[in-house]
Amino acid sequence: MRDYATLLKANDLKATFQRMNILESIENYGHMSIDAIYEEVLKTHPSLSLATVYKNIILMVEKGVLVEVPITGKKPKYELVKDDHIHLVCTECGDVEDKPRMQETDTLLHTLTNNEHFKLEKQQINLYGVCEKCQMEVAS
Amino acid sequence: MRDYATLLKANDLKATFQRMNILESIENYGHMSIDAIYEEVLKTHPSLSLATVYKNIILMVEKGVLVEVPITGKKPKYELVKDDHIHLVCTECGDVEDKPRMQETDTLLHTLTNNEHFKLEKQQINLYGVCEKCQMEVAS
DNA sequence: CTGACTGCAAACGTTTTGCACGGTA
DNA sequence: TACCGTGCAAAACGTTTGCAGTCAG
Repeated sequence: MRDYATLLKANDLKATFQRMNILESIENYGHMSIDAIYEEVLKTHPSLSLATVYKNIILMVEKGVLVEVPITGKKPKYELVKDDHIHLVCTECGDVEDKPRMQETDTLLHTLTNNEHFKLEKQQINLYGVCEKCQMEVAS
Repeated sequence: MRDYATLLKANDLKATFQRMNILESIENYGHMSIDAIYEEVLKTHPSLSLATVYKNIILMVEKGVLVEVPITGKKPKYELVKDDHIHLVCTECGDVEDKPRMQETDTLLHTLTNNEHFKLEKQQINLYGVCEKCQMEVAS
């Protein structure tokens, strides 16, 4: 659990309870859709409006506090900004897990884009499959 | 240009003009959003309904003829199913370019997921940046 | 105290649906 | 001919907006 108030203020955003609760939920779950964030924060803050969640997610993405993680065939999820990593997306339960990025991969991708004269800004590696938990459930 | 009628029939889909035009547009442009497909096919088939485009895209994705390419902050695009490749997504013009996948990357990712007991089904590598064309336009 | 933020409700754009008609096989 | 597919219009849905009231700094 981080100091969300400081994180917000460092990005020119007021530290409201709504925003801190949103950030806390996202950090607890790792990756969340707008709906899931709304449902979760509603538990501790029953007057929360869905519009407020939308406005804040958009704002925090603009300010570089959050990143959108687009997922094939589903609504996007959001995560806190952190070091480059790989997403393991479970096609059964929808959960997303982070894995550290290997230096070799990084180097390969940079080499590729340099040859193409493509000014690389952001890498995104998503691996879709069935997570260990869901594999075991199918087996049982 | 491929034989779209055969491709459709091989996937239990009737070869209508709407579907063949949709596939031809996607192959010509590489990657297209629903709107762009609609606009394009409308030129040669003015009675086309947007609902028909939606129904067919969904159907062809289910049947494995097309794949959805999710893009951060934008509507998804669609492409014909083809060998694994990397997407270079231009953040200026929105264009998506395909690059062949290096065997080393593939091996690395497989090793990673095997160690995690993750049953890998699909890899997706998207690199965001500025394409050569847009870099030159900014310079001029 | 003041501007930024929230919650509400309405507006908006996109996607989906149901149905009668038309076209493929 | 039988069914699948299309086009239309309406419905459903997700997201955005405007505004009056509230709160953090």
